[in-house]
Amino acid sequence: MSSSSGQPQFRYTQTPSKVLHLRNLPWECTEEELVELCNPFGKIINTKSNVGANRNQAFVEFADLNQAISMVSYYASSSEPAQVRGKTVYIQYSNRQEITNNKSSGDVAGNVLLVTIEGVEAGDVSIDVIHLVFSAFGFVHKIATFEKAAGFQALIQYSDAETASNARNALDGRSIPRYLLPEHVTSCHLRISFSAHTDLNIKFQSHRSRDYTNPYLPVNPSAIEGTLQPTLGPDGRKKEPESNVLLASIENMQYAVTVDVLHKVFSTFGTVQKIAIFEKNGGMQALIQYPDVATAAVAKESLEGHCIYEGGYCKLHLSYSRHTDLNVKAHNDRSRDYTIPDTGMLTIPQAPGLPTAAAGWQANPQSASMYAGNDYAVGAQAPGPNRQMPTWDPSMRGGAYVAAPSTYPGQTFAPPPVSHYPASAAISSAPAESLQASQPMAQYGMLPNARPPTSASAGQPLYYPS
DNA sequence: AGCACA
Repeated sequence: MSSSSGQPQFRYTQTPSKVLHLRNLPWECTEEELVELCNPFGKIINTKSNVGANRNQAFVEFADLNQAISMVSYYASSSEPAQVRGKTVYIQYSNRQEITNNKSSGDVAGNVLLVTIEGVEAGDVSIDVIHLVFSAFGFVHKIATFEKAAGFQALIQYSDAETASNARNALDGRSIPRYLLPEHVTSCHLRISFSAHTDLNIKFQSHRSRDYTNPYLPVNPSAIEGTLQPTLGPDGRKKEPESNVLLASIENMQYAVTVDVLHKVFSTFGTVQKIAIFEKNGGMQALIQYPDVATAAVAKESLEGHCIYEGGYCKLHLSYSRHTDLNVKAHNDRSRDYTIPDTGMLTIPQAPGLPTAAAGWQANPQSASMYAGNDYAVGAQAPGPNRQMPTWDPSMRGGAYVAAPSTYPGQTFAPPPVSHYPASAAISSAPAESLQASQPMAQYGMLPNARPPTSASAGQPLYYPS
């Protein structure tokens, strides 16, 4: 289908299209009002409303081009302008030939809604209010709320997509009733799409998340106080619950950090199941999923504050995510699912049967070393001078990492030559000398044996986190 | 009041 001829129109009249662009619509103009306005001129086969930053534009697609022409012509010569609720509406041909609905992402109906609540702080709308509003359409199974750049958001889980669709159709673009909100809240518009989730993983009852199907779920004391995704301060100690999924914020990103680079870095501590990269507040963050909490804990302790590339570049800040099982595309530039067979080179033996979420919350140190061993057996077999297969003993992280993290040389990696992409970057297990190593795969292992600081500064200075 | 979606 030819949809967009992206060329600008050097004409006095636009090219006719059976799609009309309507602007200056009243706020929250409904599809019904659009139909009411346009129906006299022909059959409407599609609409798209609440378009634009102000949500006051819309597109209407007629079945036939002549119907669109008749509407434009009519109002071009009419003494009465087109109006919706008394507001003059400006109509012209769209520069596209058909309405493209975004059926690929947030419009594929599912049983979980992603709700963005605009214009409010997280504290303004309680989870009970959200529950009340969305319960009008059916039993709400679970709610998870969180804050991100888009604003205050909530995931609402219903039992089925039909119920979710009903709620979405009724509430998208509308507002939570004023009397349910604090006085100072002036506007509170809901923007609703479908989430790709089907079953939320609620770990605790808290002011941020609820599982209404499981009243015996424990109340999480630490979740009641806290902010969700902590940006770790210098002394950063948050009482966040442990998780098998790490949230990595990457600071000072002078070099591109790819999924592959992250996989190499984090695979040092065990099998990496999934990775997702995303933007947050202009910075880059990533979620790294391990099979269990113990492995994640080792990785977190080991890597926190350290840099992927030497010179203070791509400094990692790690915290525990609230996720336990990431929902990611199997293979693209932003995410990877290594548990899917035939993806990449890793064959993950435990993938099919392992209940990751459940296992994730039963820290099992032995499983950590078991998976780590598997991972190394598969992924780090390249022979090399320093090939010591680390057998992870969780007890050793106390001595090796916590006591002297800044002297741990293995955690600073060589920056890639400017002409090379970091995918081929050396991830050095030894400091300066081996930065130019010609066999990147041989550097897979970041050896847990901390060297004395003196030997670490042979050639280039290592970056020591403050 | 001036063109979405990925």
